Amino acid sequence: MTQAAFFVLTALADQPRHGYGILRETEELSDGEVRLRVGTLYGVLDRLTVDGLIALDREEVRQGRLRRYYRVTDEGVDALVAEADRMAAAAGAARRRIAEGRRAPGTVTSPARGPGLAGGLA
Amino acid sequence: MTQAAFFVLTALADQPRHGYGILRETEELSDGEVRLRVGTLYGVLDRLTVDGLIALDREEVRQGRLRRYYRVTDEGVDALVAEADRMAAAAGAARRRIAEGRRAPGTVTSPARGPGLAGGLA
DNA sequence: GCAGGATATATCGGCAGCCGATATATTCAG
DNA sequence: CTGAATATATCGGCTGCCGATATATCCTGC
Repeated sequence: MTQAAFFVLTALADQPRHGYGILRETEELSDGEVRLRVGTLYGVLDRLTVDGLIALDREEVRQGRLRRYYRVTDEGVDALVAEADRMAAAAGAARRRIAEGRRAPGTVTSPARGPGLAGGLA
Repeated sequence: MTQAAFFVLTALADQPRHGYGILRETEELSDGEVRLRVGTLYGVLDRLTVDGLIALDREEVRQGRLRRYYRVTDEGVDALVAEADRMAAAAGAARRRIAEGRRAPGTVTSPARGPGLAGGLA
């Protein structure tokens, strides 16, 4: 799963939203760090729909503008959970390896015991 | 950062390795889930080198075969830490939102806006 | 001796997918 | 009336992953 698809699924995880709302919600929930582009969104929406991970929920007309709401399917929730698990596992593995590398920088590994700071695992 | 670049950095985080070793190490540390492709590796290695996140460590000839070892730079470690943080935060955000969606499935969400998820990405 | 697999490097073309630019249309603020 | 926000959608370009391919050595099995 691509990062863009992951964030779209995350934005839809709690409730149905329309395209533009997904854009704003993604930026908000990531505290401004992640900004989905308009040019990216509709391609992702199409692909996720074809894959059955999201579905068209309803269409509304608010103040003369069309809003097309999407929702995650059960399959989409499963896929998002699995992806979140993979990401958390990968992040944890990276952190552990960094800790291992810092234990003996530029030297052959030694049994030198650290100051009990090891953990740090998410 | 792409996923492939992330895994290459992770594989190099504890000690210098050569290309083929990175391939095997990535598969091993991910418990067989992630398998970097040969065709992907050298492009990633070139890009990471240009970006200054890894550097050529040394070259060895073992049993008639050349081994080109790479190591992460300080900048590469920083980038990997930052990426691991982003991934862990994104995974956490996804899990929280899934929990919120399941709290009231198929129902209109409560107006409770606010610090609930303000934590967002770390 | 030789075929096949593991080790080890590298390149290339095809294809998927992200992004910036662009288009269209309405509402509201200045 | 101009610009920004809201809201949809498309398209060309570029980046980057992947499968296939090439080259070369060593070891195992037959």
